[in-house]
Amino acid sequence: MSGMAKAAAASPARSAKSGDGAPRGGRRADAVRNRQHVLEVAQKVFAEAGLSAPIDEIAKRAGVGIGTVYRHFPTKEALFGAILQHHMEHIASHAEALLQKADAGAAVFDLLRTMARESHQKKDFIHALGGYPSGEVKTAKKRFVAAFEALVKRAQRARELRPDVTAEDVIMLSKSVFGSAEQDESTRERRLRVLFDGLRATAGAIKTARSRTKKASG
Amino acid sequence: MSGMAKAAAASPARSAKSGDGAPRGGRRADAVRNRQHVLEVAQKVFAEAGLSAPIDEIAKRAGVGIGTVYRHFPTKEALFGAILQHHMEHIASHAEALLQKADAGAAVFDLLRTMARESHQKKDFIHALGGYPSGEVKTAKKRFVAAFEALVKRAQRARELRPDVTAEDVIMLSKSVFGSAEQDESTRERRLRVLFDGLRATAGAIKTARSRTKKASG
DNA sequence: TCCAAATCGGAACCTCGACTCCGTTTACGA
DNA sequence: TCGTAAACGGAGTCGAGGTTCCGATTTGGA
Repeated sequence: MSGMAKAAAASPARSAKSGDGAPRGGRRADAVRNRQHVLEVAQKVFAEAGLSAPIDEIAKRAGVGIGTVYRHFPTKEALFGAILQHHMEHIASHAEALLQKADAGAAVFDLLRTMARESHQKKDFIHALGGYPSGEVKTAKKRFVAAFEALVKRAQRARELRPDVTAEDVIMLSKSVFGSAEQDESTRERRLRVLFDGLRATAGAIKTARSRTKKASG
Repeated sequence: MSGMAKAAAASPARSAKSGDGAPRGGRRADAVRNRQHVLEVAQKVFAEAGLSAPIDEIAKRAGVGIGTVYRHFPTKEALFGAILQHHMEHIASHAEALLQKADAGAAVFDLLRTMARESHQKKDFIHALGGYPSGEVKTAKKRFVAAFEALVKRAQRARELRPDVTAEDVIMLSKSVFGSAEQDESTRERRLRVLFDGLRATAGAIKTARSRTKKASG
């Protein structure tokens, strides 16, 4: 684990003409191209078949040999981790941007809706949100968690999100709307609506709803 | 698949002295005992380690040879299926019983709460609710689905459950509170509360909540 | 153009876990 | 007590998929 990161920065390089910001030492042009291509194909394959997709499949669809995949990513986990990290950073940035948005409640719900839409059909990525304490991914995850918690706290201060839930509760509860491949737009929206209504419920709204079914509960 | 069922009814039996209702042909006493024991241990092992638990592990913990496990259950899937079927029938009965309960809303929520409590730490069983179109399990599943849908419809007629959700929505949304191993009593309750509030939300309650964050959505 | 280092490709290797086979042991009716 | 069919145990088979290795190929500077 974390080996992938090493691979991206290793090799003393012939002339160390790094230049910009992209992670490429004195790598040969074809190697850089291949790495990127493998990453893209792997992303697609994992999204469709989940983490259990065989490496051979990825190599074949990327038009390279298995060896090439392994030279760029020491283990399957590293490859998956690189992709996961990418997703995580993407969503973390999104979350951070939403912190600028004025409407605190809408910000949280927008983020959840986006995640639901994007994670749709990205098998296992959501499940991987838990676990994965490895290097790069860990860092990206921390960034996301920090931003998300800020969003949640802010929405709670604004009284647009019930005060008795934690950021983790929100993520966990949303998971059910994330995965689940074959769910169309309307189904997803319907479920998000239920979830949001539950998350929005304020003391008043709750009491109102409760009184309607008082004798209930247990 | 469905092979397990066959195994339970196979072998012409020496004297066919079935008698009561238990599925045992003219089986030898030790065989009956072993089958039951394997089933119990397997249940425990699968609950802890999920479907990926190796058969060897089950055999070892049951104190029998691998061959014994396979004689009773032709495939791993059949073994898992037998257990799943058992769970499914159990919960189906529970659901059916709740149909007698006067309070329609409480009935649904009680069932969900029970499922959340019981499925706690039973890895993969919930996930297996989807899929699994094989024989015996299929039948048990249908029974559960029928009862559950009746419960949902009834609660909606009683206006204790929002009218715009399907039975599947309810199950899917609940899944997030089901799995997730290390969640203590209070965490589970908290999440159920959010979920129930969302499911309970009536047109009025929803509108009320919405107006509070109108400019939101997107 | 030429050459060495960097890459590549993919056969071969290994591990793991489901499932099979068969010699040995056990239950139980005669 | 005996004999035999039923059960048992677990070594061995088989396939899948991750990872390694190394000869062939390609890139890029001299």
